[in-house]
Formats: sequence, C-alpha cells, structure tokens
Amino acid sequence: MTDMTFTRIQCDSCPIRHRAVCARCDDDELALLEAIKYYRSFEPGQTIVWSGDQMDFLGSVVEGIATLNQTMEDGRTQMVGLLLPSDFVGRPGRGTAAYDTVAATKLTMCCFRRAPFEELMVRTPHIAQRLLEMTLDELDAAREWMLLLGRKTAREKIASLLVIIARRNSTGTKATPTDGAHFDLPLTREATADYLGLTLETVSRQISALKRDGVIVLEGKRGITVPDFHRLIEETGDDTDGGVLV
Amino acid sequence: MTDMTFTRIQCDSCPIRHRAVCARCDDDELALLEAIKYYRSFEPGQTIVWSGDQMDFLGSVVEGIATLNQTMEDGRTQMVGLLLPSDFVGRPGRGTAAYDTVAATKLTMCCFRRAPFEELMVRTPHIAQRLLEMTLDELDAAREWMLLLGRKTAREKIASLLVIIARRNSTGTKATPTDGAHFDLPLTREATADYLGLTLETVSRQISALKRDGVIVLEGKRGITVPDFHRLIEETGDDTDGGVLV
DNA sequence: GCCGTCCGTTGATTTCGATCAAGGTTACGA
DNA sequence: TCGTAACCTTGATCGAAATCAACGGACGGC
Repeated sequence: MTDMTFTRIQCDSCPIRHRAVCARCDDDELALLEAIKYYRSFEPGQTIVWSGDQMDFLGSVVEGIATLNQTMEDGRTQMVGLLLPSDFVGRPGRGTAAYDTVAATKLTMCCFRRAPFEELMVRTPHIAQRLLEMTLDELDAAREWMLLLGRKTAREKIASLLVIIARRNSTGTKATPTDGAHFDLPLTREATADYLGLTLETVSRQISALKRDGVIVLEGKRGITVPDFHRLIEETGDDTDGGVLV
Repeated sequence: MTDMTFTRIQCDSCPIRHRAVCARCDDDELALLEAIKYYRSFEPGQTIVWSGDQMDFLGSVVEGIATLNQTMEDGRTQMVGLLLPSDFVGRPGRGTAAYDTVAATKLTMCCFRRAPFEELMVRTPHIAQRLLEMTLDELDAAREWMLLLGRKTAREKIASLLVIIARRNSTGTKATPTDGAHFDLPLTREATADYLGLTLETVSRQISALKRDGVIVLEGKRGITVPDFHRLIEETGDDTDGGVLV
C-alpha cells in the first residue's frame, strides 16, 4: 500500500472532512488541503510537543486520545485539554506551543503544515469562521471544566468525567447514552487525577465508592458499565433538566 | 449632548475601535458598525443577562468590569469569565446566554445588535479572523485559570489574581508593573472567592497573610500596593522566567 | 518460570480550606 | 445623629482530600 493510497483511504473516514475545518470546503479547497496534509502516529505516553517548542503544524485527532497538560515548576500537573477524535490541535497565528501535548493512547493525527494552512485560511474565509465556532465550543467546555475544578466534590468530579466520556463515545454529540452503556475509560488513574485536579488515590477511592454504591460496574481496570445513566447524571451535581444549552 | 454626539465622543476612546472587532476595519465597515452600535450602562451587582436568556446583542466592555458566572442547583457559584475593558461579550451564532453576566462595578458596554452584526461578519472575513484571535486568547486565559483552580494553594491563587489585575491595569498587555504598583481590587471578597474557587473567609485570611508577610500593603479594603512585584510573582507558583509565551 | 515495572487499590494519618460563629468597619439614608 | 445593611475580619472547629505507606495483579523481557 503506497503512502498516497493510505492517505486517501484515511481521508474517506477522516473526521477533518466531516466535522472540522473542511466542513464547508468545495472540491478545489479540499484538494489544496490534501496537498498539505500528512498523518503521524504516536504511542501511549509519547509527548507530541513540549510547551515552548516550535510547532510547525496544526491538525486534528483522527484516532485515539491526546491531552494538553500544564506543569508547574515543582511538578504539579493540570490537564487543560482532552482531545478526542475530530478535535483540532494548535493555534493559527502562533508557532509556539503553550502546553505539553501528550498521546494518552495509541494516536493518529492528521496534520497540516502551518504556513500553507495559514495562507489558505486567509484566502478561505469560512475556514476561520469554522475554527471560530470550534474554538468557542472549546471555550465553553473549558468553562464547564472550571466549574468542575473550582466547586465540585471528588465524587461529582468523577461522575462528571464519566458522563463526558460516555457522551462523546455514543453517536451524536451530547446524546444521552442508553442505560447499560459500556465504555472504556481511556485514561490512567494518574491522567484522570490530572484532569480532575485530584490525586490518583482519591480517584481510585471515588471510583471504588461509585462501584460500591451500584452507580457503575467495573470490568477489569478500565471497562465501565452504567446500569442507570440518569443515576450517574444525578451524581454530577449538574442541572438534571437536560443540556438545553451548549 | 445628543445621543449621537455621545456615541461619537465615546468612539474616539472606544476600545472597540482599537483592540476589538474593528481593529482592521476600513471606514465603510466602521460606519456600518456605528450604525448598529449603542451603549448601555449598568450598576454594580446588576445582572445583565441570565443564563438561558435570549441575548440579542454582542458587545465589548468599555468601562468597568463584568463577570461570567455559573451556578449549580444548590447555589455553589464559580466565576468562569472576568471581562475587563476591551473584552468581547457574547457568542456569534448563538442567541442564548450560557452564563449569568453580571456587572461587578459600574459598567458601560458597547453593544451591537446581533442580526446585523452576524450579517456583517459573513461579508467581512477579517472580523471572524479577529474574533478567532480574541477567542483563542480567552481560551488560553481559561486554561491558565484551570491550572489555578485545580492545583494552586489558596495563597498562590490570591497572588495569581493580584498579578493578573495588576498586569491588566498597567499599560501594555502582559507588562510587568513597576515596583510600588498601586491598584484597586475591583471585586468584593465574595466575587474574588467565586473567581478562585474558595470561600470568602479564606480569601480574607490569605489577603491578611500576604499583608502580614509584607508582600502587599493594603489601603482601605480594596486598595493594594505591591512594594516588590517580583516577590509577588514568586508567590504565584508560576514559572518565574517571565511570560515568554502567550 | 521468574523478576521487575507499571498500574491500581486500600489503610492510617495529616492538613488545608470549609464551615460555624462572632464582631468590626464603612457608607448611607432616615 | 443614629440605625442599619453591606462588606470584611478573625477565631474555633470540622471534614474532605492529600499524603505517606503497604500491597496486589498484569504484563513483558529474559
């Protein structure tokens, strides 16, 4: 299989085409994007970019999960971004990474070389408009995350994370999964702790507590089944009257 | 003074023109913006928009301070946005507010009616590009805030907030104020607590502690002088090697 | 098979910030 | 001038999560 064929095969299912920058591109523009596009793979735990490094590409997650992390001098770490398939990575107009970008699982990214992408963006207004929409969505997610970090209890934090993962896993954005939903927690206890602003011991204890109380069922270390999804949502502390907003 | 005159006078010093959406507008476009623009004033404590309400305008803060707040069912509140003069409010493409927007001080906003503004945005690509830049800046700020909420101690949180306020107060973005910098904390202890994910008692205690340790000097309840700015920065827990990034 | 490493769990104890409670100060209106 | 309400401070105590510590299971290499 040649590189070219590989690229085309990926492209058919590439979320870029469907949910990200090219959502409204015509064929000519898509051809230009194809020309500056390439794929990269990473292993779990591998750091893609270090904070402060030059970052000569932008891109989207095709498969797997990446995280953005901020670390203080003394080692305290806070995750500030969780990138699932179709999420965009990198900031147009700035070539320097502000955060460590780390592969949490086996990861495939679809990258665009920075300079030609930014050129294309200037010539193609709806790319900036689409990126604006995506960035506003990310800002909303960040603000919900801030409520979680600042005001929720450890138990509510865990429940909230499970709901977020379950929702992104089920088809359709923001869909409420059916009862009995099953999914894998894609993060280690430590990464989960960094997401939630907790220690890994507290994460472990609270997951055990939710299991003990029958809110979730564990299969192995990572597999999770939710017998009653509404019950889990109640544990998050969020408004239960459904996500009308966002 | 007629309304029209008032508008024009404000416009000369209106941050909209200089730092927000019209940064690169030509005269025709500016004239269009003028036509759909109006000013609104609010008193401290007044809620501008409630979460879930219809929001038929977008705009910028001209003078004073507004906050975005998220509240849980049981009353726990987290501030998720602090809007200083020149900051943009509202989300193009969504007419429903996601957060409570509250005036923290006497406040003047410059508003654009939603429908014509969004029309103008479609016709004028660099407005979307400018808004994208601003939104990315806000996202960066939100992520720094997440580190603060998730991993910093109460003392570090207070110090970080003081640095943020002092920097925005001094001329030039991200400038490091001179030693002896003096400014007013524009938030009540309660609003400060909602910003930092603390209780108002803890805020009060930590401010007293920083005063006791000579890091800051208080003048009245809100006035603050920083004798040694570098000393304050050390208290934030952030990298001391200066904001090379952002 | 055995060893070492990584990941996760659980227990004992400590600690930081929350909570409960009491006053103090300032501003403003009657 | 006094009274009151909003805002702030400080003290005593409590509790949730951090920290310190030990252990167990899964996996991979030798």
